[in-house]
Amino acid sequence: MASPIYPTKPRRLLKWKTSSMASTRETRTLMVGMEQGTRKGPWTEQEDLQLVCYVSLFGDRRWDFIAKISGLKRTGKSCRLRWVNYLHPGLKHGRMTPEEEHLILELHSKWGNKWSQIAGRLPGRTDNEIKNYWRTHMRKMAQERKRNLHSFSSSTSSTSLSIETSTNRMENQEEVIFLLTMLEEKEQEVKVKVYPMDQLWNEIVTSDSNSGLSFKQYKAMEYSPLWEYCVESVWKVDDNEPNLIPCVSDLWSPTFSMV
DNA sequence: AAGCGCGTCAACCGCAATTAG
DNA sequence: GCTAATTGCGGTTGACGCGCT
Repeated sequence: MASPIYPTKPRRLLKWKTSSMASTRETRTLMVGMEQGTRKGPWTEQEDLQLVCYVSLFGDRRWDFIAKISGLKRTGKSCRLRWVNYLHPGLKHGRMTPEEEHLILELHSKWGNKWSQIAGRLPGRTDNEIKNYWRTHMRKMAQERKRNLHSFSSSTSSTSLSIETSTNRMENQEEVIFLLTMLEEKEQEVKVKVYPMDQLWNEIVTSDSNSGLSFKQYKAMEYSPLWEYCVESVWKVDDNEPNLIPCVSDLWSPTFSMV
């Protein structure tokens, strides 16, 4: 266990999502399982905070246990996914760097759709992220290639069948070499913006200067004991549902046995 | 301004593998 | 060793933003 104490990033400040999006999406699609009362759909900041706190306490292994004792109406599976793909400290967010893009292509040519294995070679990237990247970007490149081949074939009267066959298969080495070449060309055109965590935090601090938290407080949150942060901002948030979120002291009562 | 299509990405699902009892 | 529960993985879906018409 023992991920460092790490407050959840305010979602509204992340580059690729806006608060309006998150909230409307949530209200639209948030579903509650009829049988066990489990929640589905997008996670709220409140849920994120709760999950971070409980993972900090009990580690990131026993997800079913965490799901139960946290009061989150989520399955263990859902909690794990949220942690692994979004909340885990050290995750990089934002665009892939050219180096990462190269690595993904190379490793995929070697291992195929072994996303978790590939993710293991890209620190800070998740299998889900890589999978999404591959699907979207490679599809795009395949389309470009299709276009290129099509224009070539129309001038040389090649059959469309061979085009379809070649564009539908991404596994062979030639394909990867082609994609790598295209990548290199693209790198010349586009200056890729990378979002390391430090920069994210800086953005959070500067753009959230009206939130009441000073820069010092934000930085302190990175290193301060979990309890101070949780007790202040998490545990007593929902007055309407006092049973949903247990008191911190409850965690140490005999009801909950330590792992 | 409105509608449409596409790209992105978070989250779900089903199945396989692993672990606990 | 067996069974049930849990975790991990890969495929897929669907909501939303954005650019184009």
